Amino acid sequence: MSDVFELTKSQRGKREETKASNRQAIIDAARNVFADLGYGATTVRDIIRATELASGTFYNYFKSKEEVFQALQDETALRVRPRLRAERIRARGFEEFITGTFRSYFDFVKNDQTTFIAVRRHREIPRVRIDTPEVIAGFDELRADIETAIENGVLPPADPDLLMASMVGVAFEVAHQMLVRDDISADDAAKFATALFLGGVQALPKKPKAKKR
Amino acid sequence: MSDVFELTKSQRGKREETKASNRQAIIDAARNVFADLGYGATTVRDIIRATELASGTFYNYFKSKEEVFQALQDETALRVRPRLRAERIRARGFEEFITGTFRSYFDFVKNDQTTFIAVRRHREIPRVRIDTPEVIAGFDELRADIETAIENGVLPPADPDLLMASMVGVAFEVAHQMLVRDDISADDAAKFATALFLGGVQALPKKPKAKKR
DNA sequence: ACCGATCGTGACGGCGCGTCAACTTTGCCG
DNA sequence: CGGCAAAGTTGACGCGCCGTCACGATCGGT
Repeated sequence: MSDVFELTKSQRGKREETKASNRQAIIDAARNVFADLGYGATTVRDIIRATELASGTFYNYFKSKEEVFQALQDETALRVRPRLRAERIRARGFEEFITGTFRSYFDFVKNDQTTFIAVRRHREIPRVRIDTPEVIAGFDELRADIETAIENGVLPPADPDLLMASMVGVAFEVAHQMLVRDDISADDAAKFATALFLGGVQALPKKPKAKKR
Repeated sequence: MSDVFELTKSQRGKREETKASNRQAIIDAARNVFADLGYGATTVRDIIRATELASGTFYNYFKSKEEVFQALQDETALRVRPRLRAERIRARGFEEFITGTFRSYFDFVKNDQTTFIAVRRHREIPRVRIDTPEVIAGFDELRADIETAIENGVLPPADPDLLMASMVGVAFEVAHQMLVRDDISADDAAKFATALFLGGVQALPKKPKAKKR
């Protein structure tokens, strides 16, 4: 009896209602501006100007551009996560585990605006701008070598850009793990990445050191 | 006879000398500041303050923080490139091609300050900050599923963090290629990434569409 | 020794950031 | 209803960074 009036929080007065609406207005404005200008180039004022609120109000809801972006990601993660999870649970072996995960993720990238923004942001810093002459030359060399290898039949006739992208992606992420953890040597990292490309998941080496649980 | 006095440009007077020295001073200062504060957090003024030059002078050499960073990368690329290239040329098959490339790259990450800065910068935006509750939860789920699979013998006893990092790296980079090029469908991307993880390079699918020249 | 060209200097206008004191709206209770 | 405290909104403000530019110093050639 005592909780008869326990309504959903979101509907208990004009106060809460306005707060929810303002918050959503900021998030929606941010999504558009990010999609338009890219993450790096947008300023907090850009987002504010895309709403009808005063500058001070923004800071009642978020502390920074980064925080709005995180709210965006959270919103989307709630939709993406169950989908990815479902694929993994449905999987009867690791083939389906991996297939399902990649397939549903790439679907999201194609169709969801926020996921698109996240990917673009991930790359807008590293690639769009780092492409300085010598670095470009390095990538060009690698690409040329890959194409030669394909022509000679040493590599299968895969898409060279996708192969390069994969190598770069693995190199950066594994390198980052190496920097974050102190129990991974350059040798461990190299062995891991090499095994993945030569034989796939089945060929991966055992975890180097025992780790406390 | 006319070109007897063609000395190396770098030694033809105090003017050039000062210019080269200023430029190098800025680059060196920037490397230290980047390593100290991280790329995102350093301002142009931070770099200037780490030199003995006036603020205006900086802009006689570089247009922005990004441009100094590129100069840093260029400097390093000149050292890294030949090493990586040598590994690929020495290779007699694609196994050595891939092994040599990864090995020498990870060596650089471990030992070279600028390469370290580049990796840190690559990740400081996406991971350090995106880790918002829902996104973390998603990664945690994936990690837990991977560990379960390993315990059940479905996956080999590899390092789960490195495996996750690889999947994330490939997913992001391939997704980016998909967004940049219009001839890669979500299906192509999924097939490529899946094949890589299941069977390594040898299992990669043929390039989907014919490409000019 | 002189002069033109080149480069260093730091003050300045512009702008985005985050804050805060004043003001408005809402919820509540007599 | 009316009045009041709490909660929320507003925009002007101080701060620091950015990139520029007019001025002065320095260098190289004659």
